[in-house]
Amino acid sequence: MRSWNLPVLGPVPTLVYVPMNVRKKKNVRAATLADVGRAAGVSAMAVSAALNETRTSARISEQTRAKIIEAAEALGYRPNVAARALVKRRMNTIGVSVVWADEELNNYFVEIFNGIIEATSRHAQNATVFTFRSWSEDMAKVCGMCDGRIDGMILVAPLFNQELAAMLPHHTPFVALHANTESEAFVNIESNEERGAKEMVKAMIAMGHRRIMHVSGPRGLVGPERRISGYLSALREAGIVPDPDLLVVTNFAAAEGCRAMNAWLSANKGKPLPDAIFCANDAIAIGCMEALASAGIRIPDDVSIAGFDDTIAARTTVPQLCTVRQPLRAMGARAVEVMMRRIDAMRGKGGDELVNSVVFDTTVVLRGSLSKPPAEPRLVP
Amino acid sequence: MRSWNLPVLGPVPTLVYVPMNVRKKKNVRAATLADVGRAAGVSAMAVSAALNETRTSARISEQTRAKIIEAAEALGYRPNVAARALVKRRMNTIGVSVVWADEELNNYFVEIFNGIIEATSRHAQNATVFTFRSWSEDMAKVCGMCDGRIDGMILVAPLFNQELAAMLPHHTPFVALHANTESEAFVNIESNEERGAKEMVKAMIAMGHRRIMHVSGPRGLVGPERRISGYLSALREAGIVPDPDLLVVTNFAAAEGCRAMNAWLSANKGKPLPDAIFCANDAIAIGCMEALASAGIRIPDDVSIAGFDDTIAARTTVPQLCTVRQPLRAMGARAVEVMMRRIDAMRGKGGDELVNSVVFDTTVVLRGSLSKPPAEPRLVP
DNA sequence: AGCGCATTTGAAAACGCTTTTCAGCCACTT
DNA sequence: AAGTGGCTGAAAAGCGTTTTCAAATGCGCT
Repeated sequence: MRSWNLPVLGPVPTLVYVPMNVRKKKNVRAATLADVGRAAGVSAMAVSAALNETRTSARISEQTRAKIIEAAEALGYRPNVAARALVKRRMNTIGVSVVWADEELNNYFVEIFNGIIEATSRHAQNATVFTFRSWSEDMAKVCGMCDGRIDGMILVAPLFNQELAAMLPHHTPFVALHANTESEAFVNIESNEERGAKEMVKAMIAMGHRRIMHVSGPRGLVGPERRISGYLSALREAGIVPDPDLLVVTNFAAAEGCRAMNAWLSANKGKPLPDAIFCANDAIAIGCMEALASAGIRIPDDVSIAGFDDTIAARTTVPQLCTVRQPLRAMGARAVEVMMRRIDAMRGKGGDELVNSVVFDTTVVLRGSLSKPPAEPRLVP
Repeated sequence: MRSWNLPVLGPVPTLVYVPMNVRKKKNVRAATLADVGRAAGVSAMAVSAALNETRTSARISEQTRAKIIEAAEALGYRPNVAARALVKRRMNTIGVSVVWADEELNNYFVEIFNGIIEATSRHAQNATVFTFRSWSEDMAKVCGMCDGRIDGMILVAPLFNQELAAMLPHHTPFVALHANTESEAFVNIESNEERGAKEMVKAMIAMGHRRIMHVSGPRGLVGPERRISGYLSALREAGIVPDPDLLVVTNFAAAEGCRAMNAWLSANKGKPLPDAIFCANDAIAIGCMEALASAGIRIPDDVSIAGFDDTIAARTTVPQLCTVRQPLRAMGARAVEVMMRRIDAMRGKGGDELVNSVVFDTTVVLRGSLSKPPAEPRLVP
């Protein structure tokens, strides 16, 4: 064993820079076009033309342009986005609205967000995320942020009623991703959830599972209902009579899933466990896994389990969570593409083949949490 | 077993609303103050005064105000944020910059973000997230987005060199959270990482571990160096000579951690495993757990492991990951508070007791992945 | 009737930028 | 020498708000 060369601490880059409290000077103002113009001995408009390479009418000689650019850099000039937006009527920014109430949504949203920023950076646009506690409470907030700040808004899993939808400003395009309401107020990007759920349950049945539990999200929302529908449809085709005791309703959160599963376990002591559990999303499934683990039930030896969404979290559980993959990333990217078309159309630039709805396909992802059922169903401890 | 009342599908709320393609009308423009004024038979300024309840000079009679409000609602008037910002020099928005390159950062960032939005909503501010691929490449983007769009910028885990820091606009306040460079260019919010690392390693030693491995993040960054420093300090105090073979360097991502651990395992076949592994963050630890599991090494029976950060992911592993908790949420919230003070100060409103740095405390969170070392160290298979 | 005062309202001037229009200049043609 | 046309850059007109200031109105008072 070599001896250690102490200290091993590597060099840490250090900056010497004008400290914050020194530049606390009050009323420091950013340089404007006029400032740059004054410094370069030209007018403000010449600066604008030079910096924007506007090819329309007024052209600036290379010599003047160089002078202007030098002055601009010396002054640290940066265009004021608000002023530019005011006159151009275009912010080059699209807003993303999402409810950030339960932390479990995060993984789902983060995946979508990845797609959104991929697409926005391709279009040289910015994405701005707006979060609030609930759609109903903060609807005014959504609307108040539209004008002059963003060119369009992507709503992630919005939940509206008639009254709220009427509040949407008419002059801003909206695109909804996984809308929880069947509305024509906005373009809808969705995935074939019913089919995904059906395929998953069919896969379970093909493996030999018969008593399949479904832990659903809140009833009445489009997503959960479609998943229930697919679940039932698969059972029906296999000639399995659905057992109402095996339909559990909870919310889209790990803590909720854990609670629901614990409640079910204590209400069914001594009865046989289901062969497999199909959860309405990954978060619920992870919560259930926690509850099962603390009850000493092994996955997948005693019971198989599957989720829905294929979030990152599904890959970090042990065993890894079998799930239904929605191409969230692609969906987020597509939302942006559709949005760009809408914006162009609204500005009178685009063609007229506008998309009103896009449906993505879902796929079953087999992972360790799903395997053959045990020979003898285990009883609830 | 009761029979199931089919169909179980619940009602899904439906909206009938003017479809997007109908309101595709080109050049629809939002109503302006002047429009409202025309409708109400008053001037635009009267509308502004009425709607803003400006108590300064011009007061509007209740009668006129009622008339104006009615007209504004009829026209669906909403103030144009850009125009308002232009004149008020205040966007009521703070930007949050984060590098969104590796997905592993997500859990870390999401936790901070929760704190940020908590604080911004308390201050009636908006938070806008800007993402980019790397600090060096997209620095211009950070800067270009400051002027007139946000009042201040929070940098999450920024990595700068001298040249890049010089690009920061002087008239916008910056607050850095976990800056990776020791700079005075911005206010620093950090946590006591060295102490956290030291306490964790001390906890391991107290449990009887002697051969403790550290899987570090990239050398040269402030965070990893501080964790190494704490690690070494704990070893030294316990009289343990650090073994250079037990210091592994990798990147902050699960995939990287997995790869690094696999590499170490295959390079050390037949030699004894360490008693415990202290990883520089949770993502690395999760990657290591994967590598160990696939090598048939059991946690914590064969080897104990711990992470750093206490992200959500640390709670969903089996066994749950022992980790060093940083109060990320509180840190995010504090960043906003500090920012608000800076903005007020810059506008000439605030007092002068400005904070330049805040250090939060870290705590060790004991969980299932850390227990006593095995009687006989296991050999690398 | 005339005056001062308080209360409402309107006019105009920013805010920083873009865009359109137009004048000046020079070289080149007729 | 006068006309033509291409370059270059200045002037001015907004974009939708807020803010400042002055004008208008109504009132009570002398």
